Amino acid sequence: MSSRKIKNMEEFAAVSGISRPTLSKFFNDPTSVRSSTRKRVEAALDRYDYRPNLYAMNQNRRLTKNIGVVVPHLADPFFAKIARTIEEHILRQGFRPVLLGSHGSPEMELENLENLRMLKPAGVLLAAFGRSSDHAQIQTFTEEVPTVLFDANIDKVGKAFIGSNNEQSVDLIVDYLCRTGEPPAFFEMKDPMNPNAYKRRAAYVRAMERLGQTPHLIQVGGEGWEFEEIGFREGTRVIRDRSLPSKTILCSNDRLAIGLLSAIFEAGMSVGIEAGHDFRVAGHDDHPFSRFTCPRLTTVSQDYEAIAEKSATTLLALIEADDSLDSRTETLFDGKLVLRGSA
Amino acid sequence: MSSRKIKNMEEFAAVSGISRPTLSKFFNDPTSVRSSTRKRVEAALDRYDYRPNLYAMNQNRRLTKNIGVVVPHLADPFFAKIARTIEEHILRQGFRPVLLGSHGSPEMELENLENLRMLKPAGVLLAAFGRSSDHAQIQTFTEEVPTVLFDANIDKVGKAFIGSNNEQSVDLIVDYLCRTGEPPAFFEMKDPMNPNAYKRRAAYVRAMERLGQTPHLIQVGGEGWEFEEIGFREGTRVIRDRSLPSKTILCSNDRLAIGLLSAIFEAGMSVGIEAGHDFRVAGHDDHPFSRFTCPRLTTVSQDYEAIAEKSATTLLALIEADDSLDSRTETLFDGKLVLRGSA
DNA sequence: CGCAAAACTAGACGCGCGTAAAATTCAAAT
DNA sequence: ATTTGAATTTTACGCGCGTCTAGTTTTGCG
Repeated sequence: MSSRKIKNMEEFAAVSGISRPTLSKFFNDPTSVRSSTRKRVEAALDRYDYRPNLYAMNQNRRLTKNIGVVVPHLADPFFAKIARTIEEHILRQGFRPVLLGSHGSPEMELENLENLRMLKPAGVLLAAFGRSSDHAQIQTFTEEVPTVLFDANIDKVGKAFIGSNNEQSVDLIVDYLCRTGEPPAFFEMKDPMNPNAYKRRAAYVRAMERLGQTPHLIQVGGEGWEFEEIGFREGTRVIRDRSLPSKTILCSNDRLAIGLLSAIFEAGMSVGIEAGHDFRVAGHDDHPFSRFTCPRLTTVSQDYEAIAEKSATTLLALIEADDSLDSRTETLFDGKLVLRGSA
Repeated sequence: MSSRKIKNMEEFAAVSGISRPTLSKFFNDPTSVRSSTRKRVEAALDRYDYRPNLYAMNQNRRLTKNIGVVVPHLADPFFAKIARTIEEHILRQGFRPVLLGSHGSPEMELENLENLRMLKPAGVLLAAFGRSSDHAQIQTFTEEVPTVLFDANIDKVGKAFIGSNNEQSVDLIVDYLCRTGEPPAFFEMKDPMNPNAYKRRAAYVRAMERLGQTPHLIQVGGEGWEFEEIGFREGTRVIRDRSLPSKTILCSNDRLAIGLLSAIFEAGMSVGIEAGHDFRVAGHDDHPFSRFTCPRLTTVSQDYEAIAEKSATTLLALIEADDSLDSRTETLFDGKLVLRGSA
């Protein structure tokens, strides 16, 4: 394809017969030039091997085509998947996603935002830690660069929030569990980092009360993001102590449930919806691995495709509208029951 | 900390009383200036709010401080973990890691390399697909930018390879399985993307023959990176067909094993090392999730900490040595037996 | 104390591209 | 054919920093 190396835009202008300012416009946004000249540029582009210098391009531009995507933990397949879907949408719109994971550390979250600032991004999609995040710092950041929050909401921060409707989804699963057997106890971390956990706790309590049942919270200790480990360790403990208030256990998220399932199995007990089992266990999120637990995990899905798409389109619209949105919007997607063998 | 916003290096030179060329040197490499002036710069740095413009810095530099890290699939916790460890090492050496996942697509792998080229990275750490990668393209890439391969080797490509010693690790687990019960059959994909899979297959056959046993390969169909799904689906099939040549099954990797465990459970059969179980199942890699399967998965660990560290240090040494390594090195780390309940 | 080497300063140029202003060309519509 | 507004070209400057040269200061060391 390339007959010759072109070293800069000047030279490419010479060989393509198109003026440099026009080329500059083209590379900034191909639709901003007349379609006939666009054709000419593209024709020249596959005759000659030229790509504009990324650094020189971005130096004088107020905003780049970079879009930061910050998630709390890339090693969590849930975030990896949602990040991937977001990336696709961003790429399709001609922007460059920059993926940053905070490895479970709120300090690194701030570092990531700090580093992003140097990249002069057109916008940022942020799944914050929420509770343990430094709200003030994030607030100031979102005032300087257009930011859309997803997954974890922080009150009034950012131009929009996209997440899942915990109220609805917890209702759904509590309702199902109550309808089909003993009402569930709620297995969760005592001090979760994630605001969704608080929403779910509250939703569980309300749902139980609405159904005339007494809510039981099993609040276990543990720090960090090793949820499976916490579920396993604390699950082992509560089983040993026989302190479980119900044979039906709803976990605050699937990763805790995966650990709990393992703990129950190791304790020589069994999980399943059918009679004769010791426990029923349900989760929340439809985590990629929940399809392969033993038994397979009954859960309620988060519509992460929808969340990812809506997050991306919202941010891109925000950028398009030149950051001048009148009001902060919150979009919540409903979950769906995913019935498998565990409950 | 910041009493005033500084807009460029010129201005910072004025207020700090240090000449701009010296500042330039400092920001390029703080150890390249006299320690007394380094102190002065740092003192000024926390009196004034200044950070050099990333784009202007990199524009004229032949090589930047960026280091690309390319992995086949970020949603795989194994790669997420190893990438994270690599990132830490790179950051500690004052470089900027740029993490790119190829989402299971060799085409995106090439795109990622192409995009990396624009970033003028000082070096690249590449876990390639291997078999389905475009070897020629990757070859030319590695000739232009210092590249260290890890996890998946491609013959003679790159300046070094760091991975795990499949020969040794498979020996270890085959030996263990033969010693403690019925010799294992080998459960794997017919056409794996990953070169390690071929190494492990060959190692299994050799190990069995060395022990005077007949090797049995269970080669299942399936495309892509949804290994758990393939393990589950094909596992269900071979159980239904009663075509398993042994009650002991060694899986080519943990993710297949996770799917297989789920399939066996769903078929109403049981897995465990003790007498009375239908199967013994073992895996390979010590995948983060293998500690939480039911029963917990016996496997052989990859020393990913060591692989990550060695990969990073090798690349940094290569960069230091100005890309002038005499010979391509291959470093293999031994695996360790991880005995759990499944075999 | 003297001296050479090392580190610094001052000044200047270049990098590749964004972008503004004015002049020119083009495309579609009267 | 004429008009008209949009697209393009020409020209020119600016961005922030890398880096070169020449001259000056500091440092280490005998």
